[in-house]
Formats: sequence, C-alpha cells, structure tokens
Amino acid sequence: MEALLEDRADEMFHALADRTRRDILRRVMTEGLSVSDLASGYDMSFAAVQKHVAVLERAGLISKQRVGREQRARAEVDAIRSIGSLLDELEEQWRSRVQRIDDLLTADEPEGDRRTR
Amino acid sequence: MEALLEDRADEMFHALADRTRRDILRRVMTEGLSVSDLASGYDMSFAAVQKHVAVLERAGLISKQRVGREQRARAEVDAIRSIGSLLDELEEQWRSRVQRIDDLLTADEPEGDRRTR
DNA sequence: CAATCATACAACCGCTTGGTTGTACGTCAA
DNA sequence: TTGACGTACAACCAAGCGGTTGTATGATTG
Repeated sequence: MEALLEDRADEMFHALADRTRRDILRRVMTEGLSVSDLASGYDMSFAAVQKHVAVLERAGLISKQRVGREQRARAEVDAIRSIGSLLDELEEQWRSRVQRIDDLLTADEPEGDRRTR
Repeated sequence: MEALLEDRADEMFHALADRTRRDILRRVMTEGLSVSDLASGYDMSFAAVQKHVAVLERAGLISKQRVGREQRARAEVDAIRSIGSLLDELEEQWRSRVQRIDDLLTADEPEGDRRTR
C-alpha cells in the first residue's frame, strides 16, 4: 500500500548518506548550478559527479532546468522539509510516550509511591 | 577538519536509509525492546535483525542496556534530533538566500543594473 | 558546415551491504 | 549440572554502490 512512501524515504536518506551529495545539496540551496560548475569543485570525474546529481534528482531533492546547453540544478526545499517531517513523526511517538508516562505519574491514585525520580 | 561530523552524518543517514532499520527505530521510540522481541517482527533471520540493530547502535541512534540475559534497545532521541538539526542547517542557507533576494528587491537601487549574476 | 562544450549513459571494477548459516559464550531455570 | 534461551560474531554470497573510462547526442560558436 503506502510502500511508496517508504521507497521515497529509502531514496532520500540514501541520497543524503554521502558527503559529496550533501555538499552538492548545500551548494545548490542558494543558487542553481550546472553539472560542470558542480563537478569543478570535487576531485573526481565529471561522470561521478553527474551520477551523484542523478541520485539527488531521483530522490526528488533537486531538480534540473535546461538553460542553453547547461542543465542547472537547484534544491527542492519542500522535499528536504519532508524529510524533517519524517523525523518529527518519529519524535512525535516518543513525545506521546513521555506524555503517557507523565499521565501515569500525575494520576490521582493516592496509595502508590511514585519515587524513582 | 570537522570531518568527524561528516562521518557521523554518513552513519546516521545510512542507518536511516533502510526501512527495516527505520521500523526498528520506530518500535524502540516508545519502549525498550530486546533483540529477540525485535527479530520476531520481521521475516528474516535473527542475525540479520541483530546486524540492523548494530548499525543503528554504531550510528548512535539507539543504545542497549543489559537486563538479565536480554539486551534491551531504546532510541536515542537526542541523536535523532541532531539529524533534524543538520536539515535545519541546510534550510537555513536557503532561507538566507531568500532573504538576500528580498533585500535586493526592496533596496532603493536606482543606478546599478544588477545584470550578470 | 566543423569544432567545441555540456551532458548523458553504458560497461567495467573493487568494495560494501544485506542477507544467510553455523558456532560460541553468558545467563537463567530445573 | 544440564539444557534452553538470548546474544554475538565469523564466513560466505549475491546484489548494489562509488568510482573509472569511453562513447554518443544536442546546443553553441566560428
């Protein structure tokens, strides 16, 4: 069913799990850059950088737009935000558990001694 | 320099880039679970699940505590938060760029033609 | 047109990953 | 003590990943 979301999460986290790709992402947050622009900044072949860009694009974290013979990449801020949402969702579960414990502790049950502070 | 941070980010994002590990993380957000408890929930060997737990632990996303002969895993909420911070930091760059553009647009710039950028 | 630039992609290679099975060790219950 | 349980880890394997080189295609320039 909603395995698509999990596929998406797989791609996004995997795309972020490489420092070159994170650096590329940082660089295209503030301005669109061509693949050549990006490639000039790393000690690896053009093709390698182009692959990294492709991974980021498949994950939806960047998009490309043709400008003349260049392909300018820019970050997809909404997609990056959606990753934050995934993490927030995780934390939400944790928070609700803390709340549950808190409810237990503050429940009006007189006899139990709730030490364990 | 601070390549250690990048190493850490590599590990964390990589740990999250697998749906089984994300699911394990979800399950230990609300309560400590033994490796066996966790393993019973997946269609793979105990050893495979144990490896996933080890990856999460190396990434600092969970910690384990011995309880009798069990090893109970629980989520490290602070570490999960730190990932959110990494993403926030990215977004921050974007926000500052938006601010910069906004400054340019609202600047009283009569003379300069801001072409060529 | 030809030459060049920017890009895309296929084929390949060594290493890592996610899975398996098997073995070994510490802890608990009889 | 014996046996079962919970865990850890080594060895192995197929598949995927990050890198390379080489080739093909489209757009721009002379």
